[in-house]
Amino acid sequence: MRVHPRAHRGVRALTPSVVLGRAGDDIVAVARDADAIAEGDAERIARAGDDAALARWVAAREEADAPRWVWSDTAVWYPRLLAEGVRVARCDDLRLRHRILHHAVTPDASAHPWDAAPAESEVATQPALFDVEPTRVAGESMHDLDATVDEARAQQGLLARAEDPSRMRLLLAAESAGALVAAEMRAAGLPWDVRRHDAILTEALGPRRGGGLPARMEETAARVREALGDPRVSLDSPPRLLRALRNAGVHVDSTSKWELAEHDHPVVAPLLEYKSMARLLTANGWSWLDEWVHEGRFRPVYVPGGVVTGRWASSGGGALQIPRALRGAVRADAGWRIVSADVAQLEPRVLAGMARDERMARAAAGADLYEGIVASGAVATRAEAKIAVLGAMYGATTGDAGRLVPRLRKVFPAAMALVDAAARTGEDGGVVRTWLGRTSPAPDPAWVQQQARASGSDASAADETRARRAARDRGRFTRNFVVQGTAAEWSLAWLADLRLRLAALGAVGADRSASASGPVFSRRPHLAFFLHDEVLVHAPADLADDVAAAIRSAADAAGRLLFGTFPIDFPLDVRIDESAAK
DNA sequence: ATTAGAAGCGCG
DNA sequence: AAAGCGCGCTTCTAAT
Repeated sequence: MRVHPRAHRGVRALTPSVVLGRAGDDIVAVARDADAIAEGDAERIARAGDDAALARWVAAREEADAPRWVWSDTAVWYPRLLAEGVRVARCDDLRLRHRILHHAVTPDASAHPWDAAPAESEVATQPALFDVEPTRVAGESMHDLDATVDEARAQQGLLARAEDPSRMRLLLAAESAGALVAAEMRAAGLPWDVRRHDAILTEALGPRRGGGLPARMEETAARVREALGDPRVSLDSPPRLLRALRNAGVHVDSTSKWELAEHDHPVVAPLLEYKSMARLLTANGWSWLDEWVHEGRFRPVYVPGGVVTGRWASSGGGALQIPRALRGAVRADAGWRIVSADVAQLEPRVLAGMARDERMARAAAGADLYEGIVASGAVATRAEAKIAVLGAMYGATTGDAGRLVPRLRKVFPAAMALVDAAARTGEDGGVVRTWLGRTSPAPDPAWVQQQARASGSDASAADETRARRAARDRGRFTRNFVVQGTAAEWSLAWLADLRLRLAALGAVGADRSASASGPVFSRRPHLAFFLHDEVLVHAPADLADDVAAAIRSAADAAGRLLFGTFPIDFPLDVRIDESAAK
């Protein structure tokens, strides 16, 4: 038994559950203990649509015994509570749990109503959902109490059939906690300084002008056209730009920046500059600012579990792709601080933990795993170590990485055996699992058919080549899946633990209800941003040190939760500042 | 006229 | 250098 047992021992037995659901025009609740779901005693809470009444009832119950709230979809239920100033400690998000459980226990399962796409519903269908008027929108019945109770019961059965139910329980709890965090972060928002963003844009692109491009960008475009000897060519159309480049004697096969950078021609420098400006303007320019930042807050839609590996995705606002240059626009409110933290080399550390690779864990025992690998003698430089490690986890076969990975195989055989085995399983059409049991998707039927055709007696050489390439592609995916997915689990555990620690720090100071962070978070430290291996917490200045300590404690707890006493460090770079700029 | 896909680039 | 994984978004282009 490798999973540290303390994390959940006793908790579920002691924490009561309350199932929320809709019944006709009402929102109703039914109590549920750990092993049985009470029937026939549903309590009416509020008319559907009466969020204030719903929130009052939930708040009272939360105050009384802080039950685990069991509901269909956090993205549908929780924003309404947060808007009314009510936060909950724990929930079971049945939609997210369903996806994990079904794929884990019956990987080939066909579509099921609970496999519904993640709730864009938060914005799109939510008003309809709790309207008093009955709606006939497909899939909404999943929010009914009956359906919710049925699903909760079915999930108990699936959980019992999981390969390792205790680990699976941890994963499900972490996934649900992540859903709470996502809703809370959207409610609170990321403090964003519009004037600073504007200054960054003006600095990079030149002053904004009424009709056309910003001034400096226009000048740069003119220099590009000058160097191309083509005064009218569109720089934003790759095919036309490619033709112009070739006419000017730059023999490239694409207009991508890495290919351009290989050529020594007067057009290269201004063109690369133009591309970077164009990117900034179109992706995060003034119109992005107008659309996504209101009252000093950036509120992206996070999509927990949106990536097959368990990473979060985002929808709208490009939350997960904010360029580094703009991080200076993340700005704490007056009297507050941004506490930022990121994990150094999370994925290889997680790999060392999964594989119980003690030599790799030793190499990871400083702040910099790559230097540790150099010290192990596997490679000569830090740069080589990085290339080798990334190559090992991504399945590189050529170039420097292809050359360096075999050296890692000699020095860290256990870690390499784990990813190599995952790759073989994928190539053979199998599914792989993360440390806590998230299962990779089964190969799609076309892939299976392609492999079968290639091994038939009438297969052509081309069939075989194509099939082999597809098999290797899938092997690289499953190789990376176990590592990326387990890293996502570590991060979820970190977030979940941190969230509760921050709540325990409590509200501070005078009433700051004027804050744009909303009724729940205007007076207390709160998670404001999360990106795979990095968090930003917005905290009152006098709590910033406590928050930094909480972030570190939560990382330690996450490491123990996944890997128990195995000696693998997860060192953090923690900063307390008025902005998130590095 | 709308839409699906590719190119390109930002993030981890 | 951009090789090897996972994403989202904008723009342009080709297909419907």
